[in-house]
Amino acid sequence: MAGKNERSSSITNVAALANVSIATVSRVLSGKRGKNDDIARRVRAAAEQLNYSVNYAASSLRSDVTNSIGLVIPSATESFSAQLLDELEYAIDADAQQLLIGIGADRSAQTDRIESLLSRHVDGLIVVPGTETDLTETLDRHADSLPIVQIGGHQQSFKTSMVSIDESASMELIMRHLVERGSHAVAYMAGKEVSFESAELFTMFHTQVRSYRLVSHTDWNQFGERTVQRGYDCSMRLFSKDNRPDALVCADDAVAFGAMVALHTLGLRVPEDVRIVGFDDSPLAATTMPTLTSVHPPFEQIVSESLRLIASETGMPAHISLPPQLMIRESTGYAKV
Amino acid sequence: MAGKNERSSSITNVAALANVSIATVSRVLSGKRGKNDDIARRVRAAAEQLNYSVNYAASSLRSDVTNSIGLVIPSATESFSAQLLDELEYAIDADAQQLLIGIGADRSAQTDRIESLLSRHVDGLIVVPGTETDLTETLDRHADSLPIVQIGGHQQSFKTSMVSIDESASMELIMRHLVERGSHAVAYMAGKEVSFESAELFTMFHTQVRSYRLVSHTDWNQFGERTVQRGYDCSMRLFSKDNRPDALVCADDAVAFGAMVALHTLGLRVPEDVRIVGFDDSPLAATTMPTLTSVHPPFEQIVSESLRLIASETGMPAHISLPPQLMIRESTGYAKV
DNA sequence: GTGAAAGCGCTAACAA
DNA sequence: TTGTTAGCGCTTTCAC
Repeated sequence: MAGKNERSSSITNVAALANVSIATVSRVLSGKRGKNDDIARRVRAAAEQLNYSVNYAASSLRSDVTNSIGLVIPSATESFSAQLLDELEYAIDADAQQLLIGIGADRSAQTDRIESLLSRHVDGLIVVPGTETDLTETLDRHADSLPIVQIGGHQQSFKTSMVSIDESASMELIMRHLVERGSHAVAYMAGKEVSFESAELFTMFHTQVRSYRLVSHTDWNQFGERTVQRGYDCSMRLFSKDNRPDALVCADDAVAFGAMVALHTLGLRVPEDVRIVGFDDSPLAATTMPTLTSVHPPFEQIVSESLRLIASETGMPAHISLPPQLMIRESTGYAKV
Repeated sequence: MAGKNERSSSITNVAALANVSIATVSRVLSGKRGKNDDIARRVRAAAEQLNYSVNYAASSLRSDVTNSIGLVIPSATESFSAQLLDELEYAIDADAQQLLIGIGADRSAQTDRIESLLSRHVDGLIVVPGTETDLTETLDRHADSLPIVQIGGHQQSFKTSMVSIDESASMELIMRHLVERGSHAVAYMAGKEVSFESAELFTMFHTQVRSYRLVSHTDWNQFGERTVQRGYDCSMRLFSKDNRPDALVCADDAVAFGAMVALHTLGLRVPEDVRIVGFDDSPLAATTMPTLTSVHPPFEQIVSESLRLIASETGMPAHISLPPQLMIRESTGYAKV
């Protein structure tokens, strides 16, 4: 397994074969040359024939451009990060850019990965902060040496760019949908209170409840863990009372899933007796029984906006908020009206 | 966002500050120098003070070592790949190595990513082939330019290394466990017939059935999709008959999950009436109700063996088969005896 | 538009 | 053990 026997062909070989200078080869291959004349064709043919590909080490040593992007996520087993990673890798033109990945759940681990990516001189950095992780200090410190895009979380800095999901729009979508389906009494199992998104969603939930004149009680709406267990436990408590909601909004698909199991146990039907909506549209959502209506983060746009911000020449950090899509499935049933 | 204003300090600055030559700095910092005397300390202090970190582009241009390894997986939303990625990233010393990732589901996409990683001169390549994807030709072609480790799949080549899960051991574990719990009649929902692992597991299942003198019928044991739907449909058919198994082995947690929903619908209890075992120990398994007993791939060992093979100096490709662990949870109940 | 040549930061060969 | 120096492959002046 030692290897690297035959050195792969370099720009010099191509130049020799095409009978031009290495400078010309460089210009043709990097597109910094207008014409597509005989010389250009000869160079390309020679490169093809020798199976040439640039040595990125040499290229970036000289030009300070590494053709690589760093991505830092809390974990690949978390559905949001995993879907984002898939989408990002897909969107990147693999011939021209390479994705370097760093995984870390807490501040210290994430900071390590960021520093390490930075020392590799990535051209841009995309960061999904872990829950309750504030990376502002680290990111700000490097904000003027490369473009940084933060995905979600609470933006505390105007030195880095940010792409996030419009949480208010999410809640509007959900509540309008539930009302259209005929729901009157809605409960909300929110995420952790400390999270910025949770707070925003919670506020918007109440705004919507008032605006549609829905029924909701203080003890129906609580912050908590984003786990199956929490959904189950809270639902067992919530739905065994007489005075119970006919719709449930969950801050996470896992919570919704736990709720569905609890409802099944209690003999309540989804969606006939209770409609359920989840968040993040994990792969789970499409496979539960009944399938789960869930808020689908706009991964494609998140990725394209992030890449655009990284490629952008203007040094201006931008804050972009993207509307999600509601994936309507069986758990909110079909129209009642 | 333009940036790269101040050029970061180079080895020359460190050398000047420590009052030694750049060669000495290089040697000290790369550990190619035994002593930890005054000079070494001075160099390290200077590097620290200047917040120096090596320029990997320059380093690898000169030495052909990029301190990076490539990982190619079918998708980050698939539980096996996601867990492997998390584990691998964790195992890598982020200061010294960087993980480059390529994602592609089919042969053409995976080959693209492999070629692209190769053109970046990664020091080693770890590949998880997509289902039914044979990468032998591509991998063999590059086998002598760098160490390549294939994870799982059917090894057709002896030019590259391979780390896989001992499927026979998996099935042995499962069957022994089920017998110990008091099961007599076992059904098996296998994966796709074309997959090498499926075939091996299917054979071993029958061997174990015979060896423990268990009851099983031909129409209980079928190949099929690894989906919730398949688990549900097959179980509805299988368990509505009088003559039904008291244990079910599923080639995938999703299948097991579908089966559990079906059993619930049919009024059969897990584990009292039917014991269920899944495969791959997805995050799902620990959260179903009841929680699902599942075969846990030995991620930690897979990663450490893979890294060892990549680092190994011997050019010998090795084939390693690692025993998995059975995560015993509620779906197979507690001892009966 | 093209070629010659400098030099990015580092490591390794060689010299002391 | 240390320092001096060549040169990895490329991009980018600079001169033509």
